[in-house]
Amino acid sequence: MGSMICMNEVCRKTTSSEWKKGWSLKSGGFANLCYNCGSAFENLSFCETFHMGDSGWRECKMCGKHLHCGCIASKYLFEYLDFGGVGCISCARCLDDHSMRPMQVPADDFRDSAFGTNFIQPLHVEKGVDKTNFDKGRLPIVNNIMEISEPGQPFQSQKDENNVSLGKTKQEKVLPVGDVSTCFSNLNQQSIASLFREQDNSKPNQGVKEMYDTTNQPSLDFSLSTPVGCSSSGLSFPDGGVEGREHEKTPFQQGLRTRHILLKPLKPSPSFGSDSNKELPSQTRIARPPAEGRGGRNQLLPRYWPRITDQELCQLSGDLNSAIVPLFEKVLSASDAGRIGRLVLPKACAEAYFPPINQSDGLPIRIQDIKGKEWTFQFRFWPNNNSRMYVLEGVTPCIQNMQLQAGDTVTFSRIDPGGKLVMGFRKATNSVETQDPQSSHLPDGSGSADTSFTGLTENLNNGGRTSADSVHRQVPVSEKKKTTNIGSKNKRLLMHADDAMELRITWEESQELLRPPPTTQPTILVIEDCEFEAYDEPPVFGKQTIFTSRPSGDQEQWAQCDSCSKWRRLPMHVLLPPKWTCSDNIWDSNSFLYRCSCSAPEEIKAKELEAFFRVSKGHKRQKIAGKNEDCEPSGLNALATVAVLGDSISDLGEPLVGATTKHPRHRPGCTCIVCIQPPSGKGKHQPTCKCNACLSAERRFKTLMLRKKKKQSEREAEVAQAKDQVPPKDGSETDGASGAELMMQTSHSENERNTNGDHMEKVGAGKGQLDLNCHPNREDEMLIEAAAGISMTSLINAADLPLDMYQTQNGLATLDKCLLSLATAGSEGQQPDNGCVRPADAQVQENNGDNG
DNA sequence: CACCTGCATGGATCT
DNA sequence: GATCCATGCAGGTGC
Repeated sequence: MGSMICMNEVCRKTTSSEWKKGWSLKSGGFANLCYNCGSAFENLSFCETFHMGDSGWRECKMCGKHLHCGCIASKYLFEYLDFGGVGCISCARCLDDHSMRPMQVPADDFRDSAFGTNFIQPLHVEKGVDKTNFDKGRLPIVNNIMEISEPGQPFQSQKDENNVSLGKTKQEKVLPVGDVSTCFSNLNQQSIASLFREQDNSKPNQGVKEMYDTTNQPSLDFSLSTPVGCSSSGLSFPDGGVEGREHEKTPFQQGLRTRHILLKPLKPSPSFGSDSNKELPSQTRIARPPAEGRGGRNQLLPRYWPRITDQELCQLSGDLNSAIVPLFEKVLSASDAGRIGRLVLPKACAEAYFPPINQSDGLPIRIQDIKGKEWTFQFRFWPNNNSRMYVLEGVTPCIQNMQLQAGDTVTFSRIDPGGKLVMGFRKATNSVETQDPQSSHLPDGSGSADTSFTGLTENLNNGGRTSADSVHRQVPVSEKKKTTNIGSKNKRLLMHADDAMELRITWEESQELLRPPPTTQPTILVIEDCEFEAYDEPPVFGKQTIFTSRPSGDQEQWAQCDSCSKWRRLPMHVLLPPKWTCSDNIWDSNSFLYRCSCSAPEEIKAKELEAFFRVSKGHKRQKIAGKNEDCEPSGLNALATVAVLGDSISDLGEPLVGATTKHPRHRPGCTCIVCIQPPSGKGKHQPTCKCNACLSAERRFKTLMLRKKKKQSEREAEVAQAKDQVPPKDGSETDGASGAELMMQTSHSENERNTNGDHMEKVGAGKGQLDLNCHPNREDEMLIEAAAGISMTSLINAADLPLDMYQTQNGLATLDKCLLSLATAGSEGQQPDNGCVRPADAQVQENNGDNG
């Protein structure tokens, strides 16, 4: 750059490192701008516009140079200019900044800005800018956008409106910030981060705030109506200082503003062409009756800021010479994507970008999708709380055609010229998408960005037409998924059923990580000879470990070092904190192998590890596939199964996985409330203790016993009936179970379904889940029912086998004991001494065996 | 009985 | 506190 000097006569800084590329209003092109005041340096090198060169790279229309603007993150960010060509998005948009920027801003506004330390010059371009000072080519467009009915006063209408509205409410402020998210979606994280760093680390949103603050200026009247696509016009202000202000504010604004969103309702202009007039009513939005909205408040919430990339724009327009004006976007709710076919439009967006309607019936609106297909929707509203609720009706075919579902995003844009509304979409990057605007539309781009469109650039550069097909290629066509809500509190947290299942599994897995709170001593309860530890504080998460079982029967626990990723053997009883490294391996510190150090070799072979993981993965997959039918019991179900099956449970699990020391009958990974407890200490409650824990345990135990007794007697009666092949008698016991059903009722669960039909549905929903908040009185029912349902398959199979063979196959060493105990305890309604509960099928088997 | 329509409700969010 | 908006629901309509 050498010895250039700032053109701002007040600044006159010379160039050193304090310059940047940007749009120079004075020169009408890209320029080297003073970082001090933002004015252009003399000796400018102009590159007015860029177009797609033969090489696929952007070339300056004038000089043929490849576009490589010096501004941040501009290299790959271009936008199509209204008159054709491509402009640096980061630089060209500052033209909009110029037009949007208030002409008079206190210097205080920028004191915190990284570039505002020297900003001292209030500029004095009043809102009543003489239109003759504007570029001739631009003025007609401005006039079009402004009040047509007042051709002699192109800014009057808008000004009046703003004046009125500003007097009414601050909400009338029109915020040209919709571009932020748009731009940010184009930026990589690093660029964004750097931008914010440059601006103000302590106030990452300062720029936004400034924009909010500064946009409440009368001088915005004109600028806000600046039509899109005019950014590259040769707009020049008489005062060269204007541009200085523009670029001086922050690089954030300079680089990130965009013209993409119009936050002011635009009048349909002649420039939109006849098509526009056909589709849109001739009424001017500006002239919309106040009763339609709230005094013209059209400020869009960030969640509706369009985040359309230039690639999308290209895709939507399909024509480099047509400008796409992203209007807004919306994440589809379940209602929107549902069969009802009503897409709720954000009020501000509807009033800003859709034709005004005064009748509730609304108007038919034709919207083109990205495939070029035209859809007709009914744009209407409902009165709602002294306001309106705008909807697009009849969107179901379109939604289905686009294969959209709740969580996906639809974008509304307008093609200029023509004014045709275009409806694009963006599939959710993952299946879970909340409507939390803060998360999905973070200005730092951390939200779900337009990843569905990644790769479109490649198509562009390859000369390929980026069509909807390309979108679909990148977004696997997902099957119609039923959306479910997680949590009863927030129904807006939508997720698909599959994801809910995944979450459930993840939840189960998370149970494995639960550790008792380290700071509190548990209260020991003894239920059926099993010790339970009750904690007053919630559990904490610990590090996940895997359990293995050697052929010799030895069980081992393994944990992976967070530092070296090597697996270390641990004692079975060890519970690790969330972070664990070899150095924490105090149990192996005395070993000559020094496995308390990351330098020590791994003790377990990779193949063994793979085997362990395969088993684990397969187990997980099985759980997902089997869902609630044939899956292994977990959580309270596991506890129930254990209670019913006793030792046999260990034989139903994977052979490689041994038992934990936390609970002798449970497998590693068991997430039941018993297994997440550490080896218990001592200290039982007094028999007379009436604390909540004891009362709960007592109540649980009583209910358990009552139900056992009842079911046992029912089972015996039914088995007797089945044996005699007598149709079931009417009565409440069988609750209308058919004879065929009774023949099949060799399982406890089936019987349970009949006796507790309606209840089973509810329980089924919670099967496999550990709900620590469930009602105790319901919990014990779930225990029985869940256990019966889960073990049904295996037990039905077992029922076909002779008892001794069943025992042999399953290694039920204690079954004899169980049966023996139940033989006596069952008649007395007592719990067997050994805590082993006879499974229903075992009894059936017993009977069958007797019959045999 | 299923579906549609219009409105009401209440949680979420904004001012 | 105001407002938005997702969604539920009652009443209407048609099969």
